[in-house]
Amino acid sequence: MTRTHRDPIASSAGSSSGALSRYAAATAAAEQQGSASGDFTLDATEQAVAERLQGMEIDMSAMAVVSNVYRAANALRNHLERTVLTKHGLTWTGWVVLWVIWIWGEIESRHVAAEAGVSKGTLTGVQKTLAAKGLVDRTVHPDDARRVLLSLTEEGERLMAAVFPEFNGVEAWMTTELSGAEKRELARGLRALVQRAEEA
Amino acid sequence: MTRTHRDPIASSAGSSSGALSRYAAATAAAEQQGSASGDFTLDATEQAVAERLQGMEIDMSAMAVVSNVYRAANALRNHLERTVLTKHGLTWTGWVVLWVIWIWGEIESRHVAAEAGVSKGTLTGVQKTLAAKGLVDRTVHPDDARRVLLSLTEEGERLMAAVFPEFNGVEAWMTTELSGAEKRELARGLRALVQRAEEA
DNA sequence: CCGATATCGTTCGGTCCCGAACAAACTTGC
DNA sequence: GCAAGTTTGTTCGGGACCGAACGATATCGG
Repeated sequence: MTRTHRDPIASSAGSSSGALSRYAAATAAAEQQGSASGDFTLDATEQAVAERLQGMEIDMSAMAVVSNVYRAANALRNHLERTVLTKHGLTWTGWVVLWVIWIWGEIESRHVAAEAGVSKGTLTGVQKTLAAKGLVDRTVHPDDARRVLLSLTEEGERLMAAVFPEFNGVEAWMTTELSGAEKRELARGLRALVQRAEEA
Repeated sequence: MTRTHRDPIASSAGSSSGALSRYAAATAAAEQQGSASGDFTLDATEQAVAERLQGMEIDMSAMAVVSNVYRAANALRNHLERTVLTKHGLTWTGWVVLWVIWIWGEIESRHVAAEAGVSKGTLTGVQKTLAAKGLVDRTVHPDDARRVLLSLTEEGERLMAAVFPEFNGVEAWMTTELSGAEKRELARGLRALVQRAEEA
C-alpha cells in the first residue's frame, strides 16, 4: 500500500489512488469555483485525461459522479471486508445474503437473490458455501416443491448477533465525517441514480 | 425483472428491489421530517428490519449510506454493461483497464492496477484477456526487466474512440436527474467516504 | 562484489458473478 | 385432464477478484 517511488503517476496519486476519482475531484473543484480550465494546477492524471479528451464532447460531471460512486462502493466494501468480515471467515456477498436471511427469519431463495442483488445462479453458489459452513439451512417449500426456503442455523444466528454490531460500528466510523444533512443528501442523490439506472 | 407474484416481499419490493436500499430510503425519509419511528407506514422489509434490530444500538443512517452507495454502484455498473459494454464484447473491469491505458498512452502494469482499483493478481488475468482480444500490447520495460509496459493496439485505440462517447452518453443520461449542485454535493460526500475508508 | 532486502508480475486456490440452457414442478386455457 | 406456457433453482462456461506464495530482478549495505 505504501507507494514510495518517484515517478509522476505514483507521486501524483499519493494516498488517494485511482485516476477516475482524482479526476472527478478536480472536475468538481473546478466547477465549484465556476472556473474555466487553466486556473488549477492539475496533477498528472487530470492533465492526461484533459489532453486525451480534448476536442471530444464529454459530460465531465456525469463521468465524475459515476466514477466516484463506483470508487466509494469499492472502498467501503474493501474496508468492511478487511476490518470485519475476513476475521470471521465471511465474504461480502456471503455477509449480505446472511443479513437478508437474518432479517426475514425464513425466506425463499428467489427473494434472497433479489434482496441481496445477485442473480439466482450466483445465489446457488453462495448459499452452498454458507450451508457448507453450517450457517444456513435449506428446506423445501411445503406447498411448492420447486421452491427452497432458507433460514439461519443456530450458529448462523450466533454469528449475526455477534458480527452485526461490529459491522455497523465500522459503518458508523466511516460516515462520521458526514453530517446528518449530508447523509440525507447523499442518499437522495444515490436513489435518483438507482432509479434511472434500474428503469428497464 | 417483472415480479408479478402477490406475496408480501415481492409486492413491497415493486420496481425498486433490494431490502437495504428500501430500508435506507425509509430511514432517510423519516429523518428528513425529523420524525421518530411509528409515523410512517413501513413496508414489509422495513418492518422486518425494525423488528430484528429492535433493542440494538444501531446507526441506521450509516447503514443507509453504505447500502445506498453499494446499490447505486451496482446499478450504474450493470446498466452500463448491459447498454454499452456487452455489445462490444467488453466487461466492466476490462473497460476500466482499457480506459486507464488509453488515457496514459503507455503505462506500467502496477500503475494500471492501482488506477483501475484492482489487485495485481487480477490485472494479470484481465490484461491477458485484453491481449488475447488484440486490444493491448505488452512490452518489457527497457530499464527494468521486472516491469511490463502496457499500451493499446491500433484496434484498441479504435475501440476506445468509438465506445467512449457512447459510454459517456449513457453516464450523462443516468445523471440527468441531478442538478449541477447535486452532482457536486454527491461527489463531495463520496470523496469523504473514500478518504475515511482508504486511510490505512 | 555479494548477501540481505525490496519490488514486480505471475500463479494458485477459493469465491463470486452473470447469462444461457436446462429439468422439474406448477399454472392456465381449453 | 392435459398440452402449452411459466416459474424455480441448478448447472455450466467464461471471466473477475483477492491474498498468499513465488521466482526473477533490482537495490542497498558493507
